[in-house]
Amino acid sequence: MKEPVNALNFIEHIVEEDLANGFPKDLLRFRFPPEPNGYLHIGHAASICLNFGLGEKYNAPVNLRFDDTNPAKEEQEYVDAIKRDIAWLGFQWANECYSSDYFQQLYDWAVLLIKEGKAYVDQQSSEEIAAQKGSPTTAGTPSPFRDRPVAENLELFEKMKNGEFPAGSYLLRAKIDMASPNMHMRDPILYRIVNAAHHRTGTKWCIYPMYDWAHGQSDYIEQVSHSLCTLEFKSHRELYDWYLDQIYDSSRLRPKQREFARRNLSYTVMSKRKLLELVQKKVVAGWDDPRMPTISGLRRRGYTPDSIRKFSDLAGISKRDNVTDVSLLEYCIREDLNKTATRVMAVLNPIKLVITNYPVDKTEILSMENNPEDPNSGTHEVPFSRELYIEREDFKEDGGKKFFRLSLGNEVRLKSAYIIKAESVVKDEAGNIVEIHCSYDPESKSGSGTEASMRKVKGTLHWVSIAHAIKAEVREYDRLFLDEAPDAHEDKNFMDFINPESLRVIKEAYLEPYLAKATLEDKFQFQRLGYFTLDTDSSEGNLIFNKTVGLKDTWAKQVEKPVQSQKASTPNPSPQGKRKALNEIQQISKKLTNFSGEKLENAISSIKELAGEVSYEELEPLFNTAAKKVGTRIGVMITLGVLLNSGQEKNQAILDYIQSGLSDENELLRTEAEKLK
RNA sequence: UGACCCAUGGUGUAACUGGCAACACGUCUGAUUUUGGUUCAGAAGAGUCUAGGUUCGAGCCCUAGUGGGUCAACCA
Repeated sequence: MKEPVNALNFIEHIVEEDLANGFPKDLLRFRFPPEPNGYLHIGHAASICLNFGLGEKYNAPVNLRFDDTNPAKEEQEYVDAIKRDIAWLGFQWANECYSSDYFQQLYDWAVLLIKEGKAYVDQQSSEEIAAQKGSPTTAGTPSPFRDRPVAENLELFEKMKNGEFPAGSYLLRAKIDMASPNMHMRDPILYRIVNAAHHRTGTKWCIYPMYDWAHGQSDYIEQVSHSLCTLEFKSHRELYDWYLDQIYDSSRLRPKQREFARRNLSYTVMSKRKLLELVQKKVVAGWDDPRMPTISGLRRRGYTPDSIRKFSDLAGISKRDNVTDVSLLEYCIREDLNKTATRVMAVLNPIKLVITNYPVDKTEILSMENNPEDPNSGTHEVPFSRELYIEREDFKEDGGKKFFRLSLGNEVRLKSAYIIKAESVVKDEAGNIVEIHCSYDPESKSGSGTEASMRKVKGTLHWVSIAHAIKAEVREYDRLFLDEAPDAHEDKNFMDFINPESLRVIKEAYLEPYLAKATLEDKFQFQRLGYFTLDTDSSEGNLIFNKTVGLKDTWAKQVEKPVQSQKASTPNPSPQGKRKALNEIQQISKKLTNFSGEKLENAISSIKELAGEVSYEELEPLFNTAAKKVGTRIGVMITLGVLLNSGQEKNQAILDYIQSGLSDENELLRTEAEKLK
């Protein structure tokens, strides 16, 4: 077997290459640079894990830098939340930095730029400036103030800083190239006037640097070696480098920006703006609503730091657009919790079960394993008595052969207790079952070692003793959106896809009494149901549990199957939605030479079906298909046959193609060509 | 219409200097199981967007095309 030595992502390849080219390892330095204008989400986790992961891998420092250059949007609350989330994920930053720490330096550099004639003060409206920018295909036109004398620029900029102008009246712009194909190079704005209190610098400044002017310079000040950001900043890189060129001192390290694709998750949205909208429109209860893809939401839902780090690890880093399936995230949390969560019993949808041959006032204290995956986890006590609750779905009068649960006349085990047999049911006037009457086998007590206790029964049910159960609220969550990529539709707003049933509240669930002393830190597995954790809304005597994620449920799949197979019978619509028929034909054709018998016939008939949607103009270029791609040539031949049948005239190109097929060494191709002669 | 980026099983990522396309999730079997969970054993699923070229040999290099994305806030 090959060793999986070099499973590096492309960023790591870049670092390795730099190292190989002589970049000193101890100069490696990274940073995670959030703007404190919202909460961190699972997409940020990718960036956090990338940067801090690199730090761990190369033993390099990683700064946490707040990109706080826009006081209108930023708040201390977000700073605190971001720090909490990163720390919770288990990462330690080397320095806590703020772009606002560099305001003076940035200002001094800007003055330098003005003195060198590379920046000027503009005083046009934003509309005028936007109009002059031109478009990606047409060059911009220079501002009438572009050639303002240096002394005047200096004076105006000074006045801007001193608060002598109203917001929006003056700007400092870099003088670069109004004709650049890169829009960001068309005299970008360095400074604007903002009259808002900054969460750190208060009202000391009234001019604030733009992102581009602040970011690269901050990287430079902190001597960040690799400045990693998401792909939408790719076109900013030219400007990043241009700004650096203006102030770069060759004795110091020069940072470089590289870009990776942001991580998307299916059935949710991943932009602060959209998440904020969900919060503001009260679709969710807040940034930390357990349905939110925020770090704080996931934490409240019961996700662990390990599970999120593992997810980031498995999902990887690349430059491709992606929508990672939530099932990968769910796998990560199940895997973690399976090893650590305490097993308990809870009944969410109760039905009463009476053990008719069990003494009326007897209570037994049974012992239950805390976690079968961990032999050192110990046990806890569970009270057992004559009247219990079990899940309503765990009983059917006549369950049928594949139903392993309780049904009349059949035996099941009550987890950690006895084997019981259902004898009869009590129904109300409407015919609903209200009670199940059972008998139990006193010899079958779990762990007693008796022959009866070793008996194999098909099913095991969880239960709670009615007299001892405690009540709690349980909140179950479903995906927030009904569409896999709710914000990927041009014609529809992501809000149109909101799942109206994303929250299901069970006001009265019954839990075993052990849960009375649950804390926010505890993680439980409600046996056979899923993983649950206490919600922060809980209070003394008012327990509220969140369902983190269900257990895998192959039985549920069985039950759904009839419905699913109907769906599956519609001929697999292509994932992209609008793949052309000819492309599909090409895809199928490739495999033609590997097929035989029924498979081959199926392939040919689906080609014929698709061929109806193909025009001759589309098909003709494929007549040139290389000789070695026999499958494609056969597919083209078949498609051509369909076209000829539906009235296509034989022209010279077609005759030539048929002729070439007739003399091919592939038999199938010859046969198909023969038919068209 | 311009510039730039991207394209590998259903999904997400690997594949070193060009050399048998790999891993994980998901799906499906079977075994084990006092959780229809876990665990274990196995299977299916990709000629790497298309066409051409270079080469003994291309997922990788070159050309052209197709498809998708990004870029024109006094946001970051």
